[in-house]
Amino acid sequence: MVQALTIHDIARLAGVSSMTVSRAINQPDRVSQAMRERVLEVVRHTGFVPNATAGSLRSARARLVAAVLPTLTGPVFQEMVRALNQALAERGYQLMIGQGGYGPDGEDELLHAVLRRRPDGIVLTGILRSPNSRRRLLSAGIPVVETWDLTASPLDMLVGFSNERIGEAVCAYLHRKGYRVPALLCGDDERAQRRAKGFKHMAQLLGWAVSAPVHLVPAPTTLAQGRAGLAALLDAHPLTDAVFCTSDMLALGVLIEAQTRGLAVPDQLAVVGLGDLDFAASLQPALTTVRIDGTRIGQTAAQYIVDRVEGRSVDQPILDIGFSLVERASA
Amino acid sequence: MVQALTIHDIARLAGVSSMTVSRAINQPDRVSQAMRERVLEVVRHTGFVPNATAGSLRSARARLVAAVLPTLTGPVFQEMVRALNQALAERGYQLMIGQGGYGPDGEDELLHAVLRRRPDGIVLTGILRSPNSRRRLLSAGIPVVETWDLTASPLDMLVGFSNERIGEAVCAYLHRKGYRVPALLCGDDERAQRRAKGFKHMAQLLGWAVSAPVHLVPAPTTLAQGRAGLAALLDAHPLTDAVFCTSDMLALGVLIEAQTRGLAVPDQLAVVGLGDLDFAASLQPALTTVRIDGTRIGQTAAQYIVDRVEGRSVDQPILDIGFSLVERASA
DNA sequence: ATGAAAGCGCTAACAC
DNA sequence: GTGTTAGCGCTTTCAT
Repeated sequence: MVQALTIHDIARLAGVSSMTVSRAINQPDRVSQAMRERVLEVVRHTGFVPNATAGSLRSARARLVAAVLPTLTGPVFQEMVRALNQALAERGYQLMIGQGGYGPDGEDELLHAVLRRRPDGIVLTGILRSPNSRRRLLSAGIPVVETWDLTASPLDMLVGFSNERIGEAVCAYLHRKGYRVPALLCGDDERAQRRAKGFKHMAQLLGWAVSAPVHLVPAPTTLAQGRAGLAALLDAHPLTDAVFCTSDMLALGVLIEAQTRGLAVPDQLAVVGLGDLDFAASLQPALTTVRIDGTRIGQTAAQYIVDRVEGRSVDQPILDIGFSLVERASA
Repeated sequence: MVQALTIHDIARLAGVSSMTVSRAINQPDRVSQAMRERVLEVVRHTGFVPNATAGSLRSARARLVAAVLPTLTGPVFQEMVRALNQALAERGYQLMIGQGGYGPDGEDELLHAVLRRRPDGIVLTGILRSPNSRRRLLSAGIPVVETWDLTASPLDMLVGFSNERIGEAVCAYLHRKGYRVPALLCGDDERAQRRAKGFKHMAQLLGWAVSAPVHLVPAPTTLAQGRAGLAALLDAHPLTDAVFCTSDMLALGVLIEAQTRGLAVPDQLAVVGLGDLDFAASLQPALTTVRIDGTRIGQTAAQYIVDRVEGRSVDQPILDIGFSLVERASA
């Protein structure tokens, strides 16, 4: 490249005005067929790529949606991100991922960096604790979708599920299966702890004798933490017969540690994970886990944002997509 | 928000010209201290976020670098992406991830979508086969870094390693350890197959009796494919005593399948992975694998691009960062 | 050290 | 259906 082509160059080469070039590219229906063909031929021949920066500035529409993920992106959100990306691409929008890496004041800085690009909407994933950030996001006046959680008072829209109810469901399941000395292996993020809370609540309702011990590990959770976590739990509570792990990676670690110790799963120890990552079904024993429909979250979030950007109203701005307990061999 | 604030609003509120506001924000040294404080106070108070779209358009510098990843992003590139993101953020650049999701003509469309935003540079990860895309990228005239591979004639700059040599090293290692009936479990992407080629080449040099069978599986590779792959290999070649898997996920599947079949690792079967993902060290037995320094790739790529964008020359535009064979218990 | 003028490349709004 | 004009919000450039 010597100097990037502009729409004016194309216009000159095609012998038309630059407005016609713009229309031929962006609103082909509003141009006669002959014109369209002539212009697009020049575009193809020159390899012209329109400058979206300029277009965005003028039209105040960036065709860009930002997703803000927790500092360390594990495999957990992958399904959602892929669906989000695809659904947006199909509608002519691009996804921009904001990922931290901004030092100690990360959250505010990250949001600032994202808002500078003037995205048409933002998808949040359990970040944004700081009231400062929330205020700033609100005053940006763009559609926001919060995900992976449920609250009565979202910033704007929400597509999620109840983490408490997940804990309750797993607890009831283990109780029904006859386990009686449960323990929890839990990431230290807010949502994971909400699951633990639900679990304990249900345990009380069911009249479980012991209060389940909770072993907290720093997120993002790893297999190694699962192994060490089970070891620690068994040290302190040797009679433990069931472990609910707030991620499949933790559960895999627990499975491996149990096997190393000669503990039979599920007979001597029940293991339940969360996420239903692609390896869960193929483990030995296959992992019983909680499935979250990340694809649906991503698609719905995309839909909500695009609808709002394009002036359609969103029927159900707070959507609980639930979850499902996938019963396999480990519990 | 009613209407987003502009630099002019801030200028009016601070009683200065908009140029002074711009300087106070972007080149604080070029403004007197009193001025700077006055302006930044207004900025803070109003929550003003500058419009990077406008700035990019005028200055022809987006402070944006794009990374183009294969359609399905596994955990493999995570380390690199994180390092890239962080290194860019520290230098005041933002990372934008391009991810496919654009239908059958994905590659060209993805590149087009990325180039429309006029990024200052592009980091490629083993995508971009189409000559069309390569031509278009070249004519965009921006710095490009290819990664995760080695070639004598890169598009522009390159930070990678030799996939052939990885195959050779693993083969030699297994030979030294006394294994004699090797097999390969290999993703169907180009780079994985390059590793297989290196492996077979070394096997020949070492005078290995059998030519190692290769079982190909579609990328991105999964644990389930590892299990099924080992089953298939053992069916066809019951005497197999060593498997080189071109990803740690495949290796994990092989480990699980071996254990299910009562095959002792490493005594009856050696297993080698690739990637050294965070779970590799904690498996039972711990996984022998090939480590690639994703952090270094990401940091170097960021450095190269920023250096070029800011007019500094890059000393060693083709950099082989090598790899290391991490010897653990599985082989 | 600060300000005024001009313009980046595109599209909204309006003419014809 | 096509063209003209103006301006999005910022920064470059030049003047003071």
